[in-house]
Amino acid sequence: MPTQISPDKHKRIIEAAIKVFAKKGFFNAKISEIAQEADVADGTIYLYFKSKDDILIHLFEESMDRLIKLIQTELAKENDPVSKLKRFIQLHFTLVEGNPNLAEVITVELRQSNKFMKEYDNVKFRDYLNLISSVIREGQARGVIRRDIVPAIIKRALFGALDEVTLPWALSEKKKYSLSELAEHITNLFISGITC
Amino acid sequence: MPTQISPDKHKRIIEAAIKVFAKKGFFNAKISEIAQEADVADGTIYLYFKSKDDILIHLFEESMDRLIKLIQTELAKENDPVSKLKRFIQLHFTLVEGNPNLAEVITVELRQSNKFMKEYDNVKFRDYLNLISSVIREGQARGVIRRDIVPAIIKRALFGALDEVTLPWALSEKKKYSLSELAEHITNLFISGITC
Amino acid sequence: MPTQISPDKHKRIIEAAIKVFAKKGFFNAKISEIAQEADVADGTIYLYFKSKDDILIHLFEESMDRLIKLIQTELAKENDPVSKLKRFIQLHFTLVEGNPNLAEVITVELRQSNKFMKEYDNVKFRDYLNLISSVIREGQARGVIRRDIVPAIIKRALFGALDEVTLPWALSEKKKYSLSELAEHITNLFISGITC
Amino acid sequence: MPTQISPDKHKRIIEAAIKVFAKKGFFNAKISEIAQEADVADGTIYLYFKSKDDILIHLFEESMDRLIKLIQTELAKENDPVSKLKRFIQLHFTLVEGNPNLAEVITVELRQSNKFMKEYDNVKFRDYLNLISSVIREGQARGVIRRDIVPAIIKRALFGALDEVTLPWALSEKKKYSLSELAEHITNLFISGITC
DNA sequence: GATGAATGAGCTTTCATTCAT
DNA sequence: GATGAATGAAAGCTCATTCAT
Repeated sequence: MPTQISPDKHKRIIEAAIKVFAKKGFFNAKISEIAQEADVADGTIYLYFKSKDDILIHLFEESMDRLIKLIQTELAKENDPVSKLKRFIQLHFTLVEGNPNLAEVITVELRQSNKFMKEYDNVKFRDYLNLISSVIREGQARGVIRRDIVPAIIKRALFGALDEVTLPWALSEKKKYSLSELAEHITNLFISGITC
Repeated sequence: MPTQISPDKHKRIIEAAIKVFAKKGFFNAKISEIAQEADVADGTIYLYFKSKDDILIHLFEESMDRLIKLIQTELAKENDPVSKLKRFIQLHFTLVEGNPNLAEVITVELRQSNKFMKEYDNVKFRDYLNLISSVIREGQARGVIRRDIVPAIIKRALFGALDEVTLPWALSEKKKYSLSELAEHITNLFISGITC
Repeated sequence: MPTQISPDKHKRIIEAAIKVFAKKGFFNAKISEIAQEADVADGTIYLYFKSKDDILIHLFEESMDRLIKLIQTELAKENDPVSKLKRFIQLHFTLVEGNPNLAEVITVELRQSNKFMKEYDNVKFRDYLNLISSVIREGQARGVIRRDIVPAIIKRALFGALDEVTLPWALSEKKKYSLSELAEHITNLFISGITC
Repeated sequence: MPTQISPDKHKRIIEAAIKVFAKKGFFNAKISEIAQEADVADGTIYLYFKSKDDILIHLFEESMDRLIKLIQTELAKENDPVSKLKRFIQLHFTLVEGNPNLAEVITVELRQSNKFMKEYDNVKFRDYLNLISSVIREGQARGVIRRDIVPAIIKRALFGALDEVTLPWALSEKKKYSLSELAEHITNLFISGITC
């Protein structure tokens, strides 16, 4: 029933939730706040989502789906695996920069709570990480990335580095610097690390 | 008020909290569960800590203090900045491996909640990160680490990589592999990245 | 407002309500369930009934009206007051047997809730009981029923006996025995009690 | 844990619940009303009872236990089965008269709700009814009660009669007549019915 | 110091009812 | 007349915190 009823309200609720979760954190966020932010009645939320948890899951899955598709499209434009990796890092920062609240929710809220890291099998996040390992494997096949690198480890290491570098930026009220500036820095480090 | 009363109970409560927070997550953990695990009455907890939040802060600060001191001692034994970095990575994994519950709490729970990343100025964590930047700066001064590396960025990148690589291990019920195995891998990547 | 609109829908809603109230109980029944069962929209119900309470009242009044008329017609065929009483008991069981859901609603749901036994003056139910007292009074006038019997008490005693004997049958999922079998038994008891 | 904590509060809550359930009905009764009536905090109720349902079950079971024991003691003083039956009827009315709220709750509220007549196996109520059938069986063995009477049916018939006669009295605000007056009347009816 | 029974504010969720279409 | 999406009041229950013993 959900999305059919009114795609608009579904979207408004998700967007309100991103804002409120980013500001208060999932557990401190109140349904009534989300409702107010989305300009709907409290009860309306339950026409679109089963529960508060469900909002978080949907917001995560839908956002990740979009991001993954966007990145896939962009990476397809690059030929060289190393260029793909550079592009990936660049895109990650650009996306975080363009959606700071979403970035904060995904980074901060989703990590918490056994609900989402233990019980909830986080397929979308694995897909995101696998964008990295695919490129690395491709690079290894072509001989441009060191063979002794284990993609399954390095995908997490890279994501962790990006994520942690991103965190203080996402949490700061006033963004003092642009994330994109950091991209080259991290890129250099990683490319050197895995190629030389 | 705190430690003077009974160092024993203070410690028992912190340790119980680590266990319970790791298992249930901070927000789903109940004071009464911690009390039971620590074998004290619910009210007793409030003789040692101001609030539930306060337990998390103390558990974090005390743990980090111990870890930082331990690492400082160990790093002092190394002369070469690059060896220090290798040792740091090694130690980080060893510590996580030896305290999986604590690692999970610090990694997962502390990141969440504006309570602890926005309002609470996380000095200890900065100190931990600065262990890394100090070594890097030392390396740059001695000319063994590239000058174009910005320590303030790289400290987060390295920590993020270690943390994220650590996460699936900390969350898995059965530890299928040893974290130490990963140390060399990450070390190679980083040392190459920042030296070559 | 009511019946004029569409006798069909009015009836379908009442019948759906009987089914749902019997299954879930008045308070646990949802308007949306009744609507679904009646194959109308939720809002449509409010074109035919003022409120959820109103449905129960109407279902009761209309059903009782029908039952009372039916019984009156049947009793008119008997001459002897004692035969009338026998016939009444027989009919009561037959009616319950033929409308188990309705019987359950009337027996179980209507008794509850001050709404219906205190504020709501239950004329129809009194009419039903008075079918009994009329016959008894007639019997007393003709000298076939003991004069020391107080009809106003005995009408309730008889109804209570019938109702309570009926209850386990109405509540059982699988009807293991036929109610009619019980009719003779209760009849014997009562007739002896009030005549000898 | 329940009763041990404070028998006093357990009792106060039960008594408050009897009052509030009688006045508003189970479903319309609010926990906060019961709490107020019992002069405890809302949360305190949950130290003594698992849920609102649990209060009703306990109030029923504890009350019935007391009533059953009391009646058993009294019946033991009578020798003749017929006298026992007379005494039972008398006692039933006396008990209802002495506890009108409790009577109303048991009579009105407990009958409702699948919770309590379908899922909840009402052992205590069966025990109460079996007080009647035991006496009848005893009377049949001694030859003072008709052999063709089926105790399992008559126990319900008698209870139903008592219950229904009782209902208008229990529901009336001002008690215009004494229930005890009715005892003899019903007794006569039944004794004649089952003996002659 | 220690206890744990008591408190009561607070929040998610439900659902009868409404009303724009 | 009919619809069903939207509403928002209402209430059961939880649990951090307190305080009399």
